[in-house]
Amino acid sequence: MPELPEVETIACELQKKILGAQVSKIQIFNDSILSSPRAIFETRLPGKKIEAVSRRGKFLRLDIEEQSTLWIHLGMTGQLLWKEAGENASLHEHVKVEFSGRSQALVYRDIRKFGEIILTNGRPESLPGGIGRLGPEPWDLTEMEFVGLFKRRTGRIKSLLLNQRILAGLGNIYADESLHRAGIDPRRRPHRLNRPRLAGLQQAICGTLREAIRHGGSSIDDYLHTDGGRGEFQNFHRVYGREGQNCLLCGAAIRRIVLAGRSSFFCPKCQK
DNA sequence: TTAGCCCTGAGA
DNA sequence: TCTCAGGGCTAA
Repeated sequence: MPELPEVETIACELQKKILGAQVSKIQIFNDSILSSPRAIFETRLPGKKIEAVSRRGKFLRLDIEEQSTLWIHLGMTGQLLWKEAGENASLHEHVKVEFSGRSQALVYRDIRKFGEIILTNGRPESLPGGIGRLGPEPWDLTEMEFVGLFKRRTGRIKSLLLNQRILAGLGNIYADESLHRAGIDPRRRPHRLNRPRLAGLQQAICGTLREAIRHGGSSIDDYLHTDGGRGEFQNFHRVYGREGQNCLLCGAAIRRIVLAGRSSFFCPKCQK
């Protein structure tokens, strides 16, 4: 499931491949993942160059010539893959973008169709809420700002970390991994945590995300690099998906509970 | 704050 | 055949 490190990895790969490339053709096989009518994509993209590739939270951002921006959210199972342009679309492939002078096309594939492809016109007020209301990236905050973001919140820390309006980029895996590294129980309420512990959480989040990016993200079920390769960070997970196994720090059995409708994995001994 | 919805495949 | 996984949103 693509969270910040997975999207960052894809953005880096795409930067090498399509920066400056000109879209020659877009084929849409399934409208349901588009934010606006397909005709808008079909008329506004062909002939335009990709001017920048970046990431914001879990969104991939492609800046297109003449002030359009294409935002891609991979949802749970979204993939961006390179395929030969002439190849027929196979199951779950919803969009194919071809580029001038390139034999390979960029294909958006998404089994569960939780992802979304959004085209905006570059004006900030045109951003849909999901993007416009994103919170800051974890490393763009000073320690004081990070602490200020959480110190008055009374909800459970795990649920708050998943809220993209507070902090952008964390999903279920990296929220659990960061809380373990910070030694904080996912059920804790941040207004009862002192400043050093909250500051430690920011360090843990940034450290976890950077380490995951170095390993090309986590491939659990469906996440793949654009060349089809897998990320490696799943081999370094300390708690996620490890219910009943020993904590790598203290040996206690990892527990699984449900918070905000999501599985939460934690070590009952290391995380207080 | 929680349950439900969207969706599909995997596993029981 | 049923249940579960979950990102982001909505409704109660």
